[in-house]
Amino acid sequence: MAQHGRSGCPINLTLEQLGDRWSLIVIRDVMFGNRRSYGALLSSSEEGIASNILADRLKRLTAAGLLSREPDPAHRQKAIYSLTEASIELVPLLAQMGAWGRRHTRPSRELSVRAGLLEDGGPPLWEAFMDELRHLHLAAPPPERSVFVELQAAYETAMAEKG
Amino acid sequence: MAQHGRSGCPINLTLEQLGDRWSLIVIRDVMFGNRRSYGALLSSSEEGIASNILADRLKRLTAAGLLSREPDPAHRQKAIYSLTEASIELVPLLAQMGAWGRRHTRPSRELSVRAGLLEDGGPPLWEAFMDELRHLHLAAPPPERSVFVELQAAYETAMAEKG
DNA sequence: TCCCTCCACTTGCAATATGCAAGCAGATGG
DNA sequence: CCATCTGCTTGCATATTGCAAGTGGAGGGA
Repeated sequence: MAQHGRSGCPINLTLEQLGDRWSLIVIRDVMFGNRRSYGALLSSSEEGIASNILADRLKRLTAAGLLSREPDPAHRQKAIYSLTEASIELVPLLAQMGAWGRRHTRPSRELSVRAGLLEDGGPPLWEAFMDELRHLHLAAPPPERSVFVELQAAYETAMAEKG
Repeated sequence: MAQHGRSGCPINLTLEQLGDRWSLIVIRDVMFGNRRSYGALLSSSEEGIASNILADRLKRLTAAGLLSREPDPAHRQKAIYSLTEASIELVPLLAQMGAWGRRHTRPSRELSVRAGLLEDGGPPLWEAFMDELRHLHLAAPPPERSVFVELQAAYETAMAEKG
């Protein structure tokens, strides 16, 4: 039964965890940008997240089990954030968000290249990407195919074409 | 190019339109509950949306092209809200949200039955459902199969079993 | 050891969004 | 003609967001 929220509907419960303007942006940057620390997330933020909002979201997402946090051995005051299985399984959701946004908003061409690849690749590509994320974030064995590199290369090509 | 928002990323642009706690709840109720008027949305709201928030979201979603609004011929002061092609194409996104919520939150059993059917049916079922929504909301020809009735029947069976 | 810089994160405060309760005006129906 | 209903607004308290500045501990060079 639903414990504390507004209702026990799974769509509602997902919205209660992720339905704000920043949570999924943070997860997107960890996932697709491989930004793993507070500083990396703050300074390279395309959308310009405020520092207090970022700190708050890192706490909330960690508490909710969507990120894990461990100290950086090289830098005592730094922490490394990783995706968890729960957030890795957001890949299909983010892919659908990208696909919808590509069709029904006016995205910039460079930034929609990755979304296009993810959409065209469909569930098999998503699975391969999720396996790779399990390797990068959960110490699973490395996958044969690096979707991450493919996505990044496509993005950089598009950026170069743009000039 | 991105016009006014935070960035041209399609995921971000989707979040700017739908990334709040209520917009997708309203769309969900119109879509799966076939609630087409202000009153129906307000009174049967599982989550108890406040009347001012509902009024605001109906305006914003209509302005954004995710709902259309036309006067009810039978009831002069009443309006009928319909999905648009853009919001009908949110079906895969909502299906993924339901699927994720089913796995990673604690939904009530009755309310997750529909999400389970949608997940199991996959893209072919989503397409059939979207065709049906086009019939119900956009005056497209009726489909052969009524996914709507199947989902509703499953939900009601689950409710009856619950007692 | 001293000091300077860097960096993860806080704090203060104004602006905006949310939630609740009550209100209102036009329509409906007897 | 009047009571009621209904779609929607208003007022106001509280929560969330956004911006700018600050803090405090580590790192690192002299």
